[in-house]
Amino acid sequence: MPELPEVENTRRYLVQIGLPGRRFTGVNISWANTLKNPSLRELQQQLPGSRVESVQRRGKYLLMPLDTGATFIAHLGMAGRLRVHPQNQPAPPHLRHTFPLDDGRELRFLDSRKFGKLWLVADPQEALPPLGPEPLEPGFSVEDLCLGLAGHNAPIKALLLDQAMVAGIGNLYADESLFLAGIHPLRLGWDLSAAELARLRDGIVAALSSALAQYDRSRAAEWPDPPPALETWTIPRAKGASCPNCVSDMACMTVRSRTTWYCPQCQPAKASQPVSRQLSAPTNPQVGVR
DNA sequence: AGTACGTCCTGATCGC
DNA sequence: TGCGATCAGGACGTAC
Repeated sequence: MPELPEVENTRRYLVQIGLPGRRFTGVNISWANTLKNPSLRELQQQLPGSRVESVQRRGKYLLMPLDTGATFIAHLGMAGRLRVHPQNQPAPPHLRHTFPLDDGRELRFLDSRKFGKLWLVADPQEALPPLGPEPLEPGFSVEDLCLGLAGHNAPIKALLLDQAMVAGIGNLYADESLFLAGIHPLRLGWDLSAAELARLRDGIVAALSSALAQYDRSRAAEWPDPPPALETWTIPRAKGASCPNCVSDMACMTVRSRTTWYCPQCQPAKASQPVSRQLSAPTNPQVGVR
């Protein structure tokens, strides 16, 4: 599922393959629900003839500013992929939309789950929802985290999935970040100590940057598609798997209807609890431990 | 206002 | 073995 590292990997691919500088010559949309902002007719009128200036990223959104002043925006949803291939190359499975370019190639939007979205907007600031700080920007600080979490009574796992808290974190990297920080997913946002917030900031940065580095190293293979064996996360997400840190069994539960993997030993339910009580199951009735 | 939950989708996996 | 049921998950609308 595309989260920040996957979207950034796609951005680097699109830049590398030379999308900036190319001009769109057409619009072929086969699934209208993907279009969020303009109607299909408006998109067909406005996109052809415009040139891509650059490919940028904000959170999980890819932004392509055009020479017309408008911005073409893509969100990959759950399974979306953007690729550039020759127009005469056979269509792969799940190809939803194509945008022919002026050099004989075309920008392809593949999306098996149909959760991806496209926008063409005059002002991206108005089109995008509220987004928190960029965790891989050098300025991402503990203070940024505190500002977002202050006063929130929800589980930290749920808060990390809120794009207004930190931009770009999804279900997998939320689990990774909490594991690296040694924080239980059900700890409440306001209840985290300064030391825990500092560990969480470091965990977020480490999880995202480590994954991105793995994508960079995989460029020689099937870039931008990672090799089948590439796993960009640290914790095993499987029944019976053991924690890579302490070798006790990983646990799985549902938080906000999202599968959540954690180590009960390394991520104690209460920060000050003695080790002997750390293995007790959460008592929240909304949560069922498998 | 803040939090919780259903909905959209389809490929993969589960269970009878 | 085969087929129907269930699950997964980001963002958003609605409900509490």
